Amino acid sequence: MTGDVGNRGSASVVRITDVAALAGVSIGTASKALNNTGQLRRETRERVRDAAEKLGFIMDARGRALSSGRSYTVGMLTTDSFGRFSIPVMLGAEDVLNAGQMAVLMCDTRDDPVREQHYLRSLASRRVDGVIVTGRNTDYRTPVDLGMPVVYAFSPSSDPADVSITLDDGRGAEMLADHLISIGRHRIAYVSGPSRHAAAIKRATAAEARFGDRLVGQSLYGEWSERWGRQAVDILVREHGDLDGIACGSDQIARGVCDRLRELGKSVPADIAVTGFDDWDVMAMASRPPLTTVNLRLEELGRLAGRALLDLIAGRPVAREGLVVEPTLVMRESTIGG
Amino acid sequence: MTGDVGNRGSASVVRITDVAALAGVSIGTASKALNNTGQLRRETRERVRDAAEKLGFIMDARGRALSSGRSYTVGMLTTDSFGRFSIPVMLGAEDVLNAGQMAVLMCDTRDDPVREQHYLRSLASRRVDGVIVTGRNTDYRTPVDLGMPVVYAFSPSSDPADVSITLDDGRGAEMLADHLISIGRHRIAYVSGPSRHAAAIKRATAAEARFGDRLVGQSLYGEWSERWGRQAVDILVREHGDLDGIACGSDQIARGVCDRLRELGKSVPADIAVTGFDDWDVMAMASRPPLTTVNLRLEELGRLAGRALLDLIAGRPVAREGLVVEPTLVMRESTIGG
DNA sequence: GTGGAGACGGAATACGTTTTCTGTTGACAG
DNA sequence: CTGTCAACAGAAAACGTATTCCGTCTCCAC
Repeated sequence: MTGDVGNRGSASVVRITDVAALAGVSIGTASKALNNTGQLRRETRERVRDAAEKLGFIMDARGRALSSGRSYTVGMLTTDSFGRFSIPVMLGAEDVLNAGQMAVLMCDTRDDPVREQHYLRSLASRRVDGVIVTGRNTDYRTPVDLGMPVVYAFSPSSDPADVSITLDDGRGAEMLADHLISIGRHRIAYVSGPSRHAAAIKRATAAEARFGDRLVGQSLYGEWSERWGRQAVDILVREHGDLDGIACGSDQIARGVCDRLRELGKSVPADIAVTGFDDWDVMAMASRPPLTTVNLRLEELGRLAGRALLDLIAGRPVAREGLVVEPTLVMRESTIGG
Repeated sequence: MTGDVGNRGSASVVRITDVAALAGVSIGTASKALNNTGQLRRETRERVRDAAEKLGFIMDARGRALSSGRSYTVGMLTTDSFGRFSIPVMLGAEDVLNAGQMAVLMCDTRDDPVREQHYLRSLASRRVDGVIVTGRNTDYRTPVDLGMPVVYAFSPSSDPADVSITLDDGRGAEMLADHLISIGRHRIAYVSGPSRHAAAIKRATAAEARFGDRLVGQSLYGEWSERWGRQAVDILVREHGDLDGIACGSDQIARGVCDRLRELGKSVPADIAVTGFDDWDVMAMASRPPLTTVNLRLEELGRLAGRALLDLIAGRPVAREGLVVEPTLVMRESTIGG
């Protein structure tokens, strides 16, 4: 080793040795002063801090990690290529992790087991303090196996012993159903996403239960698309001419529903009230009329996950259940429009 | 230090010492064997590798970073909260960085200078090997000041001495203009985004130049929204009844344009051909009809940025100019539909 | 003046690698 | 049989910090 390989650039980097020298103390004392540990006179602490400030000292996280056994780094593992759902989750998590001085390593597996394995190895090698796992949907996923704290966000682990933060699809559907009922609708249809998604089924069944005999026909399962929303409307108006409400499994579907209804000369919400799900701005706000929907509060979910992970890392006890985020109802013109 | 603080979990972590012992060599030799460096007999190398394999050895990146002066980590700094444009860029960059054994620290500044400063400090502290900076739009941004390699992607640095990978808005607009002309349109309007965005102006002026006297009236500046697309159509049909083409500054605008044209009974593309910009699937594919548009190849841009950064880190020479990604024309039914 | 208790700061060690430098071995030519 | 050289492997220093003892110093009560 040439001795300055680690110091890129011309100016030599400031080390704690330099700070200690300037402050006239040993490096041990300097370390304590900078980390607020040990027993030091107030005056000494300040002297060291001033020295660090003056020299522009930035602690080398590598040395610290090696010595303290903490890397102050966590991994964020997603199967979702940073998709629509995982991004808010990650932002929320990043928020609180950052406040906890944690850096976040991004690991996008793209649903490829090989890539996932690769990333897990990389995280293990870097001795991260913990990992947040998130994904594309709310189906259970197989747990990752690492000897360190892991929190699952959005996509829960199939092992109940793991810490998983989930959202309450059913509760969201109930809110929307109650809302439709409260505005006096009593001939309501439900247009769902694909039946292979757990979320689609949870939402549909929760809504059905709430609608009771106000439900018209059976829930229609299709796909998460505007096209399917339009198709569903054609089916519904043919079979149930007296509809006055359509609850949809997603905002995308709802937007398609609104478009088709308008084309058929039906007024939303005067003739038929429509609800979405997800509060995806691109759909919910751009729809004509804008959609009454349910906001999943994914950022809050991410924040909860981040806090849980910090607790786990600090060795504080963390609840294994009840970690559920309650969605909120967002009312817009598709149900209460004038 | 208690001696096992660094070893979370019950089972003690395998160190290179253990590998060396099992292979019957010194740790120096083991290191060389595992890193393919130094002069070792083939047989020795394999013996060490087998030992590592058998013990499930995962190299501690902290020690390696400290010793080698390379952290094998880069920062990805975005002002964009992982928005529509920065995500593909980041995915592309992550792709090639990962292939280069680099881990990626995500830093979302949310356009807040304080947060940016915080992140830069964190990255400096972690002694990352380099940084990729990206952002919300293609306007120039003030360079970050670190003593390490930096590559700007999508949002170029205002300092021409920096390495910036950009895209060619003008070229994309020309492609679309040429396409409209090639299918025989000669009364064409241009509906742009807000004039405060550099990209909006570049696209509009490039298209105007190409259209020549085929351009109808002046380019209309508004906002990046479907609503504006619909409004623009109302203006255009009132003032120029004989239009046969509308080029739009974004897919969102184009989708609004298509919607409104359909409502007015105009056929797309039979009566009026429409083009978008960006190839944002949610808009371009969901539009009726699907949009002919320009794909910016943001992932490719990200890959270029990643490669440039790897070159910079390795000390290889990197071009300061000409780092421009050429977009591609995507033809769909809004111009060539049957 | 003596003993003891805190308060404080320093020396030393540990963390897990990489890399340089040096030494050993064996082969081979003269 | 000697000298030279290449191939190989090991010892040791270095990277920058945290933390654990200890030793010293000050202060105070008796």
